[in-house]
Amino acid sequence: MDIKEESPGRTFSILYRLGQSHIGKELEPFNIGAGQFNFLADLLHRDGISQDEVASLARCDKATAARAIQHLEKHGYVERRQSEEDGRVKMVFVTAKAREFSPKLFSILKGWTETLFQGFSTEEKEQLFHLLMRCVKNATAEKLEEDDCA
Amino acid sequence: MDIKEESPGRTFSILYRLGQSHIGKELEPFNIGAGQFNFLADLLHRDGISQDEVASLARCDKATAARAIQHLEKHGYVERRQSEEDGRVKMVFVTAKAREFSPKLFSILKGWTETLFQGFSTEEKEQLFHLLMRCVKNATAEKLEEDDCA
DNA sequence: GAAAATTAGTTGCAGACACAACTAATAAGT
DNA sequence: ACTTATTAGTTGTGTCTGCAACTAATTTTC
Repeated sequence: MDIKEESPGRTFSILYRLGQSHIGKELEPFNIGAGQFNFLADLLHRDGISQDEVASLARCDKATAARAIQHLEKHGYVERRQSEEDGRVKMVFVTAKAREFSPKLFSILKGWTETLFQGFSTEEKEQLFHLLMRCVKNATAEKLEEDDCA
Repeated sequence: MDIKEESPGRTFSILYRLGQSHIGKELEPFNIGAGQFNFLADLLHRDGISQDEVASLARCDKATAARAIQHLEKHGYVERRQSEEDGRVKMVFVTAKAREFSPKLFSILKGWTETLFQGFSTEEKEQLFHLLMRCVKNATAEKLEEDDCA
């Protein structure tokens, strides 16, 4: 593949799809699908946030977040409680089951990261990381702009 | 977002989905969906390849490639011809319509790239690019390994 | 304080995708 | 050569996702 024909968006597509497929297979025995693990990882870091905050963290539609959380709840990884201050809000909490599973989850995620980073120096890993986060920032800003115009 | 909670896979997910949404909207007037533009871009660079080669380039399932190409054919962007040497193979060719549309397509793709790269120096862009391509290489190798074991 | 606007969450729907099972054509093994 | 294995492509199915329309609760406006 000539670099002239490549675009970052194309690589994101490839890397996202291969990652979804790979991680999805590893998590299948635990009733966690490719569309849910990122949400569970987020919630393990930020327990007790609202569904809207989950969607916002994941930069996804609130419907997508709602369904992923519903799935995680169905399989005992999270619980939802109505907020008492605001009757619209549902707070999402991870369960003991989720906490027990946490090491396994992050080890699987780390395994994929290590696959991607094979042959990378520590500096290269950090560089890529920071550049990607700046891309996320740029893309998020663009999306917010678009949504406001609508 | 603390960097400790971030993973490259997570950023790929975000960047892929935001890109699909953004580019998909821009291409809607032209009857090209978010699931097709990468294939068309590939074909504009590599005319006359087989569907399997398309799938291989895109690192996607052959069924996905088949349906995307079918869509592009339906809307006049590509044509398929049975190979004469091998009766199984269908060669995919871009049409005059696709060639005429090509500048518009690449300008839209470039626009998204520029959004992502806002505030990046030339060196940073190239660095990210090369690191991403190495990730693609690593991920592709891993997938081939998995598939061979199966 | 009542009407209007905003916000959190749900549901319906359509597109994008992978995997599996299938057909037809070619290649390999004996 | 004939049987078996591989390969290119198609079709069926289930999951992931975003968008739009909706409900219910809260906030803003007048």
